[in-house]
Amino acid sequence: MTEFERQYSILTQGVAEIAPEDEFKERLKESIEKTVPLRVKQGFDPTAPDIHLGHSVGIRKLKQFQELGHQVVLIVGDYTALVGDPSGRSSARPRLTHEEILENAKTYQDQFFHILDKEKTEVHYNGSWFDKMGVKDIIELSSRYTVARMLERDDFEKRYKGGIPISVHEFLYPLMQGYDSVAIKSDLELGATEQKFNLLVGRDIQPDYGVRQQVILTMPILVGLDGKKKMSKSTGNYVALTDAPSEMFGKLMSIPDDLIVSYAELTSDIPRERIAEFREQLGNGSVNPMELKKELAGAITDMYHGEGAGAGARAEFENVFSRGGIPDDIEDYTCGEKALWIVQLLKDAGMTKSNGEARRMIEGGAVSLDGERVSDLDAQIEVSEPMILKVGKRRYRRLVR
RNA sequence: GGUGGGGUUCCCGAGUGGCCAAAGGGAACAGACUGUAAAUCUGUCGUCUUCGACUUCGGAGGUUCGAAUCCUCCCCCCACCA
Repeated sequence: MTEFERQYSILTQGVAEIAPEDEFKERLKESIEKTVPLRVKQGFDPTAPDIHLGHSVGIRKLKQFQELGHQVVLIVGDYTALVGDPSGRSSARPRLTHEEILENAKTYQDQFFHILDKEKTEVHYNGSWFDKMGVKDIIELSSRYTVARMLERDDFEKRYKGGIPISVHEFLYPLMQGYDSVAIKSDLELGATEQKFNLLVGRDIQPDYGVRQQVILTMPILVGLDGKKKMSKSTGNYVALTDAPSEMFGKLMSIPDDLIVSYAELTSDIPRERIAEFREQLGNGSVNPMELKKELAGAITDMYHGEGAGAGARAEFENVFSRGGIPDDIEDYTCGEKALWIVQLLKDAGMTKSNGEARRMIEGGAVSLDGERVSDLDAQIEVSEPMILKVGKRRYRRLVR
């Protein structure tokens, strides 16, 4: 196998689309022959403080490029975040202030390097060039694209036809992202499939600025925990890379069965052969999907929390949910000497948002104290020995005096 | 700029003077069943000192015994015309 073949087979694995494919082959060959690494770009807008498993799909692909000696260039989109990517959205994104964005950007960097090698990664804030652009430059940039072409993008088209507002500044987003490719002279840009339009704009405008065109590579979108929408912070269906082991494991256990394979492929290091077995066993029903899910959840937890973390989280999971035990790391709540009204206690301990919710939980039979259901709304709780207060399936608190 | 139509509780969407904390659906949460899956059934779904009180229907005022519903001004959105 030639070096080209080796790299090509690794790099194209799990990819949704490469466009144009031939050009990618050429550029890769060229890079190997001349021993000039490809400049591989991906941008991230710091619109929320956490990076999650959805982001990790692209980052893991970048990691492969990095391991093969190519140059990874990360763009932290502090300016593009100011606009808000309209991709895949049915309404304009709420705009953040630049301060909020910079705050998020800080935490982003550390999280990138959970996966990538910091020493070998180039990081740029796109503010470093957009900050210097004047109105003249913006006019110049925006003259590179027509409104008709912008409206080709299906999310814009849908919004336009559906009478849902599109702000003019949203048209700037693809152009800005494209300009990033000009600024860092990328050979290849990576993004999720919904980014295709934006990536192509970059490819389109590079020659206008005398830069060689980039090839684009898209990765499948990771579906969130709900099994329906794409994983994102705003829908709450995500696993953050910084989630505690038990949390991470637990969240992964709640994914629908038909997501097991795609999670394994896109977010874990489980070998291809093993994933093929997953697929087969799920197909013929020879194994309880739960077992595979545990393996998957364990593997991912290990990746972010170190070898063995997955096994620990699994043991706890089995203890708590399969055997109805009690988790190890319950938060204490100090009640003091006096008897406390159960409703107030639930709220004060942070287990319910309001007294009303606390009442409803009790009425619905969701509250138990040391395993005994509490059904009396007026119950007074006096803590002498530590007791375990539980609401629903996963809210626990240890009451101490 | 002109004309017309709109802004309702997390989302969609009823409601045009009292019976409205506001129909219906979705989401969410809880209970049963389970594999913390899916599906299903049931309940809850503004706050509080809960058989009562208070705050909510774009914003500010006003009419009225009483307004989400009527009037005035303002803000925002949409369509058509220019």
